[in-house]
Amino acid sequence: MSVSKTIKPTESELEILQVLWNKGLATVREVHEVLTTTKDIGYTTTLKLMQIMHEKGLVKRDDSMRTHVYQAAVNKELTQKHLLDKMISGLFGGSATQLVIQALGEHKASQEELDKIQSILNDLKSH
Amino acid sequence: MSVSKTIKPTESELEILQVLWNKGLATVREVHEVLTTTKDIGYTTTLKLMQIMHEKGLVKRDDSMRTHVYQAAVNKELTQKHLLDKMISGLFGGSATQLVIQALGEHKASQEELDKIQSILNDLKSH
DNA sequence: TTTTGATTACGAAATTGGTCGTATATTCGT
DNA sequence: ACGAATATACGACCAATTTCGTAATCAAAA
Repeated sequence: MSVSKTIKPTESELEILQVLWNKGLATVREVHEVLTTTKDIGYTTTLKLMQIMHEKGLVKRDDSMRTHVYQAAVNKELTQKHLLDKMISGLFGGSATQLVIQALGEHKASQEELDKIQSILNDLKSH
Repeated sequence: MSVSKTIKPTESELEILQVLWNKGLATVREVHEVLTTTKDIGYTTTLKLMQIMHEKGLVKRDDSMRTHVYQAAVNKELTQKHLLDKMISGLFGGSATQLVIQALGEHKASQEELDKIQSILNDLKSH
């Protein structure tokens, strides 16, 4: 993937992507059901949003049936990376380490998780 | 600590906050000088942004002089924490570790930085 | 078959963020 | 004192995002 397009979902689009990453496949109504547990919006708003996301290539859909079935078209990890990059440059002065320190400081991690991080750290050190 | 307020600076506002966190005190022109090293915008744009930030309470200013002097009104670490929390819960399924792993994997860290992370890790481990 | 409910399509209003032009006021150099 | 440079205030515009109303279409139930 040489010149991958800049993945830049908006706030609302991210909410929808999260639902799709979770469910794999979902109709507009299913996504809408989930969204309305947190916010108060109309059905056609969700629909329109997903249609726009389809135009942008953020989601794929099967429209062979009357009720279309959607799925995410962008990779979850890659999207995470992009937003992480943005946050690091915008909030942490470009230092990923600074972010890591904050994250480790503010949130509890289990022993297993710490081990996992240690292992990654060892990998990085051995270069 | 009245943490209840939602700190949600926009992209441009974050850039300005970065400068202010760095300098402590700064005039519009000083901030603008820094901004124009990265982007190409007019002076009044920077001015307007900072005026809006003042209305929002994101910055404080001393306007006793003709040339107003600004400073950040929101705490850097707290702002980082808020946005980090949001990202962790929204994008990483609530797992700070998952975010740390991504961050460590995708960004290069110097030996010193790795040592620093190691030290934090040791602290966390020693329970 | 007719009606009722669900779904998509479309357009347009409302909102927000970012941009700048212009007016006005103040300071400074000469 | 005068003109140039610099500062703030303010309004307006544009593009992107979010919102919803309404119409057209289809399916299933009565």
